Amino acid sequence: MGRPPCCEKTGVKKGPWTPEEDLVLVSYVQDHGPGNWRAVPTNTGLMRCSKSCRLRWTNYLRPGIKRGNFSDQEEKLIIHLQALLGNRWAAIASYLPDRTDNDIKNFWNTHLKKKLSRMDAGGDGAGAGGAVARSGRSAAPKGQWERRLQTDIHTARQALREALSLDPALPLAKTEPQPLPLLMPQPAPAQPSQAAYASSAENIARLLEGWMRPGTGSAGKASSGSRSSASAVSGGEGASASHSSTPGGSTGTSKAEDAGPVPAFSMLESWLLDDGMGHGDAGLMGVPLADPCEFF
DNA sequence: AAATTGGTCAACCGCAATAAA
DNA sequence: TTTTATTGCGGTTGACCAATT
Repeated sequence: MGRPPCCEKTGVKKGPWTPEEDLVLVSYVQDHGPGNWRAVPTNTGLMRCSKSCRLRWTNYLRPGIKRGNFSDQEEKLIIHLQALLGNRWAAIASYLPDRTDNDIKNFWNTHLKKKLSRMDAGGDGAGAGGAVARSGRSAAPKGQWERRLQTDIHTARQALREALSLDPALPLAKTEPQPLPLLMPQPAPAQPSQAAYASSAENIARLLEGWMRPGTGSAGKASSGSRSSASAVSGGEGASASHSSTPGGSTGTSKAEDAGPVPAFSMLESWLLDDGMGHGDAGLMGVPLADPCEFF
């Protein structure tokens, strides 16, 4: 049958958002909460498709978003999470509060990929790089599937172990597992260029601060609705958990919304740090791998 | 000073998953 | 159980800006 694209209707505007449109969207979300994006264009008069509205909100207007200037810790974390999870940006973003998956994806594509390939060229791409390179999908003969799985998991495990232990700034993991996001005091990002419009967005975000009831919730308010609650705003700390789904990955994972990023990562860490290494089977049980094939 | 090149990032597109009817 | 509607995700594109020639 084939469902028509959401934006097939005539008169749907595309391209960059104007500050006016942003304001309209923000004030609508302010009144109604995020979610039910379908209704946004009709109720606001915005000539944008619902998808575009949602994207604009989650990637740009949502309060608490940090932009640009990835710290070293963030960088390392992304590299290693990418080695572990593959290109599941939403899952990776769930470990980086205030970062959007789009932002991380862009950062990966523009900076890290090159950086890693440079490292690869200059020698053996230590750890993550290698894992990343290998994580490209290639049709491996069935017989090798298991072996490669174990190899890659081992590599990823080492990579993440390094990431967790290397960084002095990250007091984590060695002793007690903690949710990563809390471990990373984020330096305030200076906005070099692009600041002009970004700052206007920040202003918009500030407008929302009053709306973001501390503690309660936006989460609570957003909880109306079924899946919309997942994307519900969240602002502030909750923000990260909001736009991205579960760390389990975008697809394949049953919506384990109850298990937020934090527990998932704790599980990951305990798996990682578990000394029963090398006995893949047992270890694998706890691995948040939605689909082992993702490692190939 | 103008033209070209390369980098960055916001936004779009298509597909998949899931909920609702 | 099947169909339809909606949302979420990842890949990709294209516009903009800065650096270089």
